[in-house]
Amino acid sequence: MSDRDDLIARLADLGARSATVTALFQQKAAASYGLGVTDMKALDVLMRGGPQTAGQLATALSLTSGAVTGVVDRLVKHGLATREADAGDRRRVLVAADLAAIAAGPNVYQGISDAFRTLHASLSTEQLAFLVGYTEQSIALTEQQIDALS
Amino acid sequence: MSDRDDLIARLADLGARSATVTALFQQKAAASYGLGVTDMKALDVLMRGGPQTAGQLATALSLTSGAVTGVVDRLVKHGLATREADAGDRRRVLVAADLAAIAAGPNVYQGISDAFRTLHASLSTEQLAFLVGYTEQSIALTEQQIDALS
DNA sequence: AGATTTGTCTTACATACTAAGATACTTATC
DNA sequence: GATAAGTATCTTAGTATGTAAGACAAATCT
Repeated sequence: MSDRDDLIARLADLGARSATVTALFQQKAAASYGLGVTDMKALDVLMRGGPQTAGQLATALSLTSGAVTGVVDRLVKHGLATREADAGDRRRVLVAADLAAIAAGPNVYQGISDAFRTLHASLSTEQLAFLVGYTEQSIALTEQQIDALS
Repeated sequence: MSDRDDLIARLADLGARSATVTALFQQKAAASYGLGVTDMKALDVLMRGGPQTAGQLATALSLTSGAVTGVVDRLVKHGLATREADAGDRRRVLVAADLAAIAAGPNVYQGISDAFRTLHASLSTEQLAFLVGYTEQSIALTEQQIDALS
């Protein structure tokens, strides 16, 4: 009993520390590109989701359209993304990540990506499957709590 | 093989999503207190570590002394912390969280704390122990990567 | 005692956000 | 097809939060 409770309490504490450390990493990673955290997040959205309009970017980042204009300005200035008019709807602006330029950059995620891959490689398939399920649940749970706060 | 690789790839993706969701939660949680993310983090540091000087707070938050002055100003203004001169060293300012005032607030962490506790209660003791070890490793690993970027 | 160091605050400035509205374009209605 | 309404982005003004540099008070070290 006390054993389990102890583990659960420790896990709660570790979760909070993990969140803090993760935030700090993102900040440092962005800084080594000369960008802010939001800009980095935008780049990530563009790389995952492909070219998108400024409006899509705004909803993905929970920003106003004005803020997105600034984000895209900075990314374009750094040569990490391109902005071009949409042929179909000329009000729209399509923003695309410049994958070649990003690959030529400091590549800050390589190190952490490799480190986690070797950590995961040392785990059993059962443990990996458990982690996937657990992480999915914790994400869903956190999303619910975000909605509860809104 | 492909099975394992698939799990590992999925885990990497989930890790990134988890980081994003966590950051979003922190932002919303801070906002429901009428604070910024940094202020909330400062409050957390004060609750965990007890009363501290402005300088200690600055290093814990990776902020300049000037920024900390602003953080403490805001916390005091909201009645969530107190600032008083250190009797021993009168240059110092001791900042303490006002636990009663915080408890009387919206208590945004209650929900997520409960949710995780029930999730963890459904796990076996072995799974809990594994999670503790894994999280500790991932924190250490992330901290190493932060140093590598500095 | 005098010089240096330390801890906090002040000031000036930079950055990044929101809010509100301007502009340009598209879609719907008559 | 003209007019009205809606949509997507950008602009501008104001606010918040950070850094950098230095002032000031208090402690520490010859």
